[in-house]
Amino acid sequence: MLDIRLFREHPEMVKAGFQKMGTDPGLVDRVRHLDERIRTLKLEAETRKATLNAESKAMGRSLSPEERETRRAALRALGDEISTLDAQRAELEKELQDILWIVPNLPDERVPVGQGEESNVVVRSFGEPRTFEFAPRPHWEVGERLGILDIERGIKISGSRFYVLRGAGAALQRALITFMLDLHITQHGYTEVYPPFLVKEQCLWGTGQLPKFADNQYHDAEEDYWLVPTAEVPVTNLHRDEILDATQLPLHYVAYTPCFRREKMSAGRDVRGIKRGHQFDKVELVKLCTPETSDAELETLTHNAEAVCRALELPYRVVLVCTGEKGDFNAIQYDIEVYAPASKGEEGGEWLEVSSCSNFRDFQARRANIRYRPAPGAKPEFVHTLNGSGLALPRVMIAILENYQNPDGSVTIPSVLRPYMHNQTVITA
RNA sequence: GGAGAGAUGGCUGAGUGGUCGAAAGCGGCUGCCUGCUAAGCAGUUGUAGUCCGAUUAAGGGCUACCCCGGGUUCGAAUCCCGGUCUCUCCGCCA
Repeated sequence: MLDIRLFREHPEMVKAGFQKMGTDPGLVDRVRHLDERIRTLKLEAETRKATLNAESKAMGRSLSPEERETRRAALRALGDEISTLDAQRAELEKELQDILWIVPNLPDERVPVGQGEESNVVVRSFGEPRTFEFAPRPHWEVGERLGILDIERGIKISGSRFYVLRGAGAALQRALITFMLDLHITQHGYTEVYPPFLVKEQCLWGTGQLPKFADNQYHDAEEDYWLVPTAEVPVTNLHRDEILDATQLPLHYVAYTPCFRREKMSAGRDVRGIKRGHQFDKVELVKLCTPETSDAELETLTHNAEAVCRALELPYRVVLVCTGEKGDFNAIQYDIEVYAPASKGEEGGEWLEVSSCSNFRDFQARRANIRYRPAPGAKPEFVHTLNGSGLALPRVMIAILENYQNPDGSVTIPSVLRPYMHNQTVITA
């Protein structure tokens, strides 16, 4: 959520930001008009309330009974007037709030402006896509041949976009999760968090999934629980409605959770293999910090996520995502993409997004009401929030199965994972 | 699932229709005292919005907030209705 004061004081700046994000700049004028009307109505009501309160108080003292009766009628009329004004205001406030909930964040100046992928900027890369002396197989073939990935049975028991890992496949994923957690905890100084996977609706408003992306969320109507679409939701909301002490910041959290997404928007896309499922695992990095440090925190967060790719020796690149492709609510977003040489089957390889590292500045903090006190006694300010995957499991699995495959169909286990897999070095059928 | 209790300021805890934004204590802050610390004494101490003030001061006025949302009333922390959450006991259960 943007500060309403930005609309009042810097409308042109907000319009320019909306323009870049493909949002109707006319909304700015609409917001300003609503805001002004609301303020006027509020002032009018408050003036009347002041009178009503004073008169009511006087009534408690003066005891002349018949005068009471006449005054009562007058005050009742005044009360009705106030109710009318308040009702009008409530209606406009709702309209205003509905707009503020969905309006995008203002993009950082560094974010390239553009519609699609071609406007993204590769800021750095690591490793070279491997050259194969044989035709690399896509991961679903590699996995099925080794008996570690069972897509057919996933579909049987749960439907499309579900799969089963077995044996070394399940072990490999578990090893990755533990390895990533250990790396971020011991090397990068994050605190491990194990949050609930079911949350209240309010949490999804706090981080921005609601109301705009309600379509993508799983929801248990009976108990009114929502399945987390990412650990970002429960972990960022840990400090909802809190005022943190400046000395507590920055907070660096790492959490492993499954993620649940309905993927209605991408119906029919990426249905092959395990690239996009309704349920997937993820290790997520979340930071809360002061405004002064959030830019630097994004850089380290991104590097921390990249460190996983480096350790696994997977070729990757870091992309500064353009206005048209980035999330609406962050100010700036880096994607980390690993190369999967056979992920598109006959068509060859592709860069797979394994992490989006974003700085939301105070946008989520304002929604979730997460503040901090810059100094003892000072007024609370909103914190800045950041997050990024470190990393998403299925796509890392894809990259490993495809990059580490051998001509005989076996898959070499990346050396950093071997201690987590009883020193196994290769997965064979 | 059954039965009951409760939700008040940073904390503990009074308050059952008017002068209650809210007693008291604790904590915090300021001053005095003290070689320092503690103790003691005095004062002070919620948040947000808005208006006045010199456009971002001191200061002052007003409005809202005693879990949330409605209602009754001239007037609600207090009465009524709905909801949420917490706790206790019983049952069931990984």
